[in-house]
Amino acid sequence: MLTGDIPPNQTIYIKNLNEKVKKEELKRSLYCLFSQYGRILDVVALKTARLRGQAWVVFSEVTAASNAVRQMQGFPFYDKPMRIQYAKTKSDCIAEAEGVYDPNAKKKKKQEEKAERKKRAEEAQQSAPANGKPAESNGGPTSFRQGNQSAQETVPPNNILFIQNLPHETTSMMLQVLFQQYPGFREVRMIEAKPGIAFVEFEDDVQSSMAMQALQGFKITPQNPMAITYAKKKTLKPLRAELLSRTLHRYPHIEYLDLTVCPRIEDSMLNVVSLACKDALCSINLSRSRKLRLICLKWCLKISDLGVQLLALKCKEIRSLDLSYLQITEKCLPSILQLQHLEDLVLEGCLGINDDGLSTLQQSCKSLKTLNMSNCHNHSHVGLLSLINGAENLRELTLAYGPSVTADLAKSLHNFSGLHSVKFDGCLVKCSGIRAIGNWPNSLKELSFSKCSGVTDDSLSFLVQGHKELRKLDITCCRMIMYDSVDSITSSCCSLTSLRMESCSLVPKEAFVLFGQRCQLMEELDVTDTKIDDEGLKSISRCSKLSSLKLGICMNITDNGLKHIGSRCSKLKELDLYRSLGITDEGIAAVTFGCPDLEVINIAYNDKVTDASLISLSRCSRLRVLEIRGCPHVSSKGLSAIAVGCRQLMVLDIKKCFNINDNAMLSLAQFSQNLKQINLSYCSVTDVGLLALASVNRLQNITVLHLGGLTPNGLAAALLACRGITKVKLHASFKPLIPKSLLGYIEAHGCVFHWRDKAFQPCRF
DNA sequence: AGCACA
Repeated sequence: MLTGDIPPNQTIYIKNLNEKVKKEELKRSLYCLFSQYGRILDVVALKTARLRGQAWVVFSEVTAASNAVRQMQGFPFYDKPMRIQYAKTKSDCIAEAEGVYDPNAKKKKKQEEKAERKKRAEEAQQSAPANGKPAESNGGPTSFRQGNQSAQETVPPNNILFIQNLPHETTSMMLQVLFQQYPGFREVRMIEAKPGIAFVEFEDDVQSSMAMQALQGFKITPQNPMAITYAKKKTLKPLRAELLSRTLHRYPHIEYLDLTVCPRIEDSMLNVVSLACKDALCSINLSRSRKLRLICLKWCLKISDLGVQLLALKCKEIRSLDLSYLQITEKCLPSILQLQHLEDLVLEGCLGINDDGLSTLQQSCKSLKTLNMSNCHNHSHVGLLSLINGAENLRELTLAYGPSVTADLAKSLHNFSGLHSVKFDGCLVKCSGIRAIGNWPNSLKELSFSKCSGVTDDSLSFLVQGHKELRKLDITCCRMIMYDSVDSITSSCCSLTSLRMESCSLVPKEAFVLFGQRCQLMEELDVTDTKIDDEGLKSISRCSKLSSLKLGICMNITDNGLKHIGSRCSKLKELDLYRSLGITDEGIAAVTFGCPDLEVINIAYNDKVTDASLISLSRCSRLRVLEIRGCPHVSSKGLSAIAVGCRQLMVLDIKKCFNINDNAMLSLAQFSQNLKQINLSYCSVTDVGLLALASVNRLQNITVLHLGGLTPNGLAAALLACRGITKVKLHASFKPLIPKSLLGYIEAHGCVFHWRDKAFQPCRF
């Protein structure tokens, strides 16, 4: 037997210890090592000739000592296997505690023993202990676990652990002793100048997590419970940039990204970097990448003129440069305009750019094709002209939410003969400005006055007569226009492929007939919130290339109109019937028969639509997006049919579909493996349905507000099971009911929680 | 190999 004939004792006796280790360190290390078995009352080690290489560890319980003897037998400690037995006698500190300690009697006894020892020097026998394996992490020091949980909440798992609150005398060997008990241990790193902290590296983050769990709150001294978190990775020097897209999301704390060894950095890789490293990234080294063509610095608020100048100086191949919302001024513009290949320049929201600065520009950029100066308020057409001076290839200009569209502005653009596309969204528009645009010598292909105020029937009618080649026109929310505009648009611009006129609510229903009569090349039509009726739809159905049709809040349309669309628009991919209350199952059925390629449909808030609609929609095998929010008469039966028929389904909104329950979730779990996003708020789905849904591998985004059948535990289980989840919208009342540590764990795996506290809205219907 | 409490 390992312990010889010595009876169990709450003190263990250890021999074969490395004699080179200093006494204090030895004691601390032993304390660290054996604390996993229970509370330690004392560690005794002496360096006298007779007692060196041995030690006693006193536990508060015999069972702890027994476990220690068995499990740590042969454990390699400072390179030597420990030999462990029970101590032969009671330790003084125990005797003292029990009130049986008599120092005088002990002294006497000691002297006697010393004399006897001489006689029996050779008789002393110790049975050699057998070899054992080091302990696995079964049963750690639970009573010591009281780590600083909050510190680890958002740090993602890392194979490196960060240890804080260590007593200053801690050595790396002590920590090694402590951490090497756990599989995968690699090394301990301490920084001399920074006592109290250490980094402990494991093979992988599963193994580091095990060690963290076991040693969280471990006390090297009673005052120092150690706080273990995953180390934050701050610098990264990848060898192959093409793998960044898969790995970078795990390191949101990266501050410095060194891409100098990556041979071929491409623009798309930097896009990946910017998406993954949102807040922390301060520095990126691209010194091998002189050939970058596309650089987007949007919202990089700390980059100013100097940075942009350096960039322009170094990366001469830049084709596309986005400097949106940077605090730059005219100072960096000369170096930008000298870029010989620059084609796209985005200066959105650059408020530091004004007429004074622009007026000093000497350069011109011949290669420039597109310029976006949306949300720039501090310049006029004069400054704009200085900027695009000599840009003879300019094709697209976006001046949304900027200075008023005046005749002066329009005239200053008069001679840019290559201009194809101009966007003035959200600008104040003067009639004289619109008329001046109408006088440009070359026809535009694309024009947007979305949400502009000041667009009148007269001026718009005049404008379109001068731009007969127009393909795309956006007059969303130009609320003053009436019949005449539509008449002029359709008669002048016969090649129109896209017209957006949401909320042009003064246009009479007779006007919509003109589209089918005159603009049969139409592919995209947005007549949301207008007076269009079935006659209009009948006419529009002559546009056989129609691919997107938006009829939300169109109260004058019925199934009859949709039947026309279904009978002739076989290319339809997107149909929006949001709150178009005249539509029933019959209309939907007609569309699904005639438009089998339908990919996106919205029938939200329609109280006449039932499962029959969903069953007919299940024929559309390419359906990707289905919005049936607020349809009280659809149930699990219909949605199950969708799940079976529409395997491409990616986005599903079934908010307030009170009759949809767990059964539909089971069908989705079984068939809809492409589902990425779902809104389940107010449905009759419970823990069971949500957990079933968790098996959909691609699920990234779920909204679960006001689900009566959802419990905190059910939610927690489902969230744990959703491995790829990145965004969860939940009611704030759940927040205190889910363990913080669990939320931290899920967040650490890349999920963002959005807590909403909107009150429960009772059923509208 | 060695069983103490500086």
